[in-house]
Amino acid sequence: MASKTFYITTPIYYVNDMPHIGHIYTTVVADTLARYKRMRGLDVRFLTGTDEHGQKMDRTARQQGLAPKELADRVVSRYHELWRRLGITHDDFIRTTEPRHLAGVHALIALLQKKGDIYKGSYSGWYCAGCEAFYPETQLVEGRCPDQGHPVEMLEEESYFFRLSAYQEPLLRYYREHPEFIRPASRYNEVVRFVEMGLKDLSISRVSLKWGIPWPGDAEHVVYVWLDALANYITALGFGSRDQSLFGRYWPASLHLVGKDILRFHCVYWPAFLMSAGLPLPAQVYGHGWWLRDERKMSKSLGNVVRPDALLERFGADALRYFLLREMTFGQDANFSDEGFLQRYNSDLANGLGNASSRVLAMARRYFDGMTPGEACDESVLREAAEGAASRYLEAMDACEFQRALEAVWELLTAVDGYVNEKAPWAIFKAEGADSASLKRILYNCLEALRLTAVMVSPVMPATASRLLEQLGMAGTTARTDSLRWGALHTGTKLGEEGVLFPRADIEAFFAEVKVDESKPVAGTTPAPAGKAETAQGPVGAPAATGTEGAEQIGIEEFARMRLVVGRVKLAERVPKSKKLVRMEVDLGEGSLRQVVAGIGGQYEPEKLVGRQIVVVANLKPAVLMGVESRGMLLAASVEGAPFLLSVDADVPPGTGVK
RNA sequence: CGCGGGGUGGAGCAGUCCGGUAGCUCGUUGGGCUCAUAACCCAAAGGUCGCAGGUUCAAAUCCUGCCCCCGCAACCA
Repeated sequence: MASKTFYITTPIYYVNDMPHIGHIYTTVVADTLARYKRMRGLDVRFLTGTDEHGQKMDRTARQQGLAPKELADRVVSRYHELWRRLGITHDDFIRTTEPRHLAGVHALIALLQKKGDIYKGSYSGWYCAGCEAFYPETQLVEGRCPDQGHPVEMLEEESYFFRLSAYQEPLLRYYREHPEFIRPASRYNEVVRFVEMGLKDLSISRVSLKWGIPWPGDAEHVVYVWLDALANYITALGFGSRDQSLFGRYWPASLHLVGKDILRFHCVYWPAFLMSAGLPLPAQVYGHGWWLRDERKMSKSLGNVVRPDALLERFGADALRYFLLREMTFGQDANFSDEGFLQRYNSDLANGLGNASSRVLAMARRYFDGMTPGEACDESVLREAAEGAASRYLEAMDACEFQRALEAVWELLTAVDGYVNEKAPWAIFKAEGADSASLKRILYNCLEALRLTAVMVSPVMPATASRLLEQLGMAGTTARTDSLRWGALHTGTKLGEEGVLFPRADIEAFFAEVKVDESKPVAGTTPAPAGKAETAQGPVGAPAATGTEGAEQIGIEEFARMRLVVGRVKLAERVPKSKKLVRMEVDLGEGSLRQVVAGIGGQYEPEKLVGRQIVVVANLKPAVLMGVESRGMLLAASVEGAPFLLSVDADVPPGTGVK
């Protein structure tokens, strides 16, 4: 009964946006580990969920004319649907808007208060609503937040603080004593360095927003989103409720799986909260890498976010799960491309696993009348190969090296293919008929190797594994680690129905089809139907679906406040040492020239700009870029970050208004 | 001295922590097989492991310096 437990979590995802490949990746990895640990016989608890509070959520909802909870409900249903399609086996799904979560957060805060780690102070600083974070003056980038370039506002507000500074030494000591706490090792160093640079007390409440968990006993305040969010890992276990059984059984967590961008919250803030509360710390936080698109970070503003609906629809959950785990070295960044997916699909799944099982099963069906051979076979090179593969597989899986684990499995498949070619069972059948003892042995070995393959592959490709087991005449078998022992194939039983596991993909047809699909809008509830996987290859890229429908509407008066005028570039030169800044002097018909700085040096040579007519926002607040003052902004269309200047159809006098 | 990631056959990547024949997938060439999903098997060609020093019997791997690329920030008003 008291078997070892394994509690694994994904981050809770912010429901401001639809799920994308990053969410899918983390969740698929967690699911694979959960399935694997179950296969090893552990008592597994697997948690995922959603983060639904915060200003960004509030704003997005309002823009769409919804209550925040309504928006959350919609997005959450998409998550449920997606996780169902992907075969995610989470035991619980927590939402931060649930009563149980609120109760748990309050209970946690009570412990922090009891410890004396919370005090009331006031916080003033530049607040970025987009990031939901304050930034010190020095970090601001010309009035915008350094993270995403969102606008910031100066806020001074009363706030509850957590004495994070008191935990600097305890945290460092903990890291030293538990080097396995942060993985991979390179991230360990990163976190340690960050903490060594000094920790300041953390503001953990806000009065500036309403959409959140109310501060216990002080209705003016709302709990800071990160404290709110991180607590989910224990509130989902019933922490703070009457029933502590789950909490007692599964806490501390075995593994918090997170993306590298939120490592700090999980390795610094969260353990500090737990220490303060007197609760045990999770065993490990693993910060995995990011999926890049065309070697660049994915972001909504670049319009290159991958939402692999097309791949999922056409090739199924298992193929996608396999690709995600096989393609990325766990912990590192990797590039996502449809071409890469299709290549792996064809070579590993169709030609590899699919074809190998197909050829073996076809022979067994034909030679033995749809039955497995009547007797097991203990001795063969395949047995050695299978046992070697199994032990390497287990070792790699235990170390979260999925890539290596799958490689071991595929080595076994290659061995099967080689074995079949070498033994040429078809020749034996012709010469000796179906009664040949060696023919039976050979096919037994192949089928048994396939059975082991199915077991090993099952945490990653559960549906495929059970189909394969069924074809092998072992329908309904539960994959367990001990079924990795050679010789468990049922002898003399009926093989299952014949069926193609992975039909070969026609790559050209896929791209032709996907291109057609792209013209259709993506069904969704977000305002901007961010384009799905971009495969169009036009010279300037496909015009991204910018989704104007959802944007907030403004009145003409508001537009009229902008003074847009035509100007002529009189002088243009690069700002020294800058990468793409160009300093221009522009004639706006004002008598004197206007100095304008713009980040267009990547696309435009300054010399070619001189004499051009451009459109400028003339009444924009001046800003200093790289030490050079800019007194206006020129207008340009932006395609994946690359600017294309606006100009007028015919020469007009400088200073001509634009409306 | 901003933070981080990376530079390994034509392409994409592993290997680097714990030095010891440089491996995988795709592609190319030649051969084999016909059980299988135009698949599979064998063989070959193709690599100064970014550069330069150092440690060592031995360096892709450890140390030092440098160069280049990418993300974020510095600079996209």
